[in-house]
Amino acid sequence: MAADGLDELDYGILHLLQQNARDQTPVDMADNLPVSDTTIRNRIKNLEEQGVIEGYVPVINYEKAGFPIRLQFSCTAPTQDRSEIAEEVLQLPHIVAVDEMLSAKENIRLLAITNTAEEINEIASVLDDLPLTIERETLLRKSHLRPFNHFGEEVVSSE
Amino acid sequence: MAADGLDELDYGILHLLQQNARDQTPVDMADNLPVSDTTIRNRIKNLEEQGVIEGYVPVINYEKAGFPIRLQFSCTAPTQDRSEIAEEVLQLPHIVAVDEMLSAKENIRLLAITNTAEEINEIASVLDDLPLTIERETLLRKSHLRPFNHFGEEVVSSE
DNA sequence: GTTGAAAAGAGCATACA
DNA sequence: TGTATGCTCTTTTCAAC
Repeated sequence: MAADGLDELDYGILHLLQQNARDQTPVDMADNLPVSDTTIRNRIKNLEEQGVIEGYVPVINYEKAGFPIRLQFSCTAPTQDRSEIAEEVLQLPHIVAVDEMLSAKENIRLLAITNTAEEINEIASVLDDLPLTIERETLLRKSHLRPFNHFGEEVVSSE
Repeated sequence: MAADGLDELDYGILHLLQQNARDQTPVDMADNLPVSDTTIRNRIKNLEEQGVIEGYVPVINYEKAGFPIRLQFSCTAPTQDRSEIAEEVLQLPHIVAVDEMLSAKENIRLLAITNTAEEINEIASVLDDLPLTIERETLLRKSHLRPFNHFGEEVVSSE
């Protein structure tokens, strides 16, 4: 219940979940961690309740899912409205991720996915209706993820 | 087995997995989709084998996990070595994500997480050892995710 | 491609040490 | 935190539509 301070075991659990968060049960994880499955269950529950783990999502290959075009927009919004606008943007079609940045310019970065080049213009035009300025557009080629892999490796046994 | 063409059911499944990829069984999903749990199991297996679903990961709140500083670097690498360098960067400590962009400049964007301001310099210095130029650094304030939520909503019943 | 059923197996919650 | 029990559920397989 302590609000803070994850220990090595917590990091080890996150490390394992990172590799497969769906098909790996506490019993499975207990094979690679020096504690029992009950403890792992308790720890995961705590991590979820503390908000360290916000949820579990599939890693989707948008290309193979039928959306080969991934476009990143760098936008500038008035600083005081940034969060509000970010939330609005997230509700738009084709938008799958929005980052708020702590900078004066280009403080909102968003990722849009489409399957036709025509839709790019539609997206841009919808964005223009919001109080933000599109500074740049860049095509995303490939995305790599390795969240937290460097943490908790010491506790995990067999790899 | 068909290499291409997801249908509404596939999108519906992705949609549900997006909401909770860990604690939702095919039996649970069958409550919200017009097919049996067996079919859902088959579809998920196919999506995994086709590579549409690349894996399952926890959504981690880095701030609450003890890494309040999230720094995004925009870097430029020689175009022909971009992919190779991106892979190398991903192996570095503190780096949790790397994007390859289809642009001449700032074609590699990476996200680093730390808990102390001092480590920022270390990270930058390690990056400088690689054949890339750091163009910009920006602090990340907040990250929003909504992957695929707009697709497959029609098939999902109770929401 | 989808469904339903039966059997086997496994995880989960609980309580207690 | 660990161990043990019983309950519940999913998964698997297979045959049929």
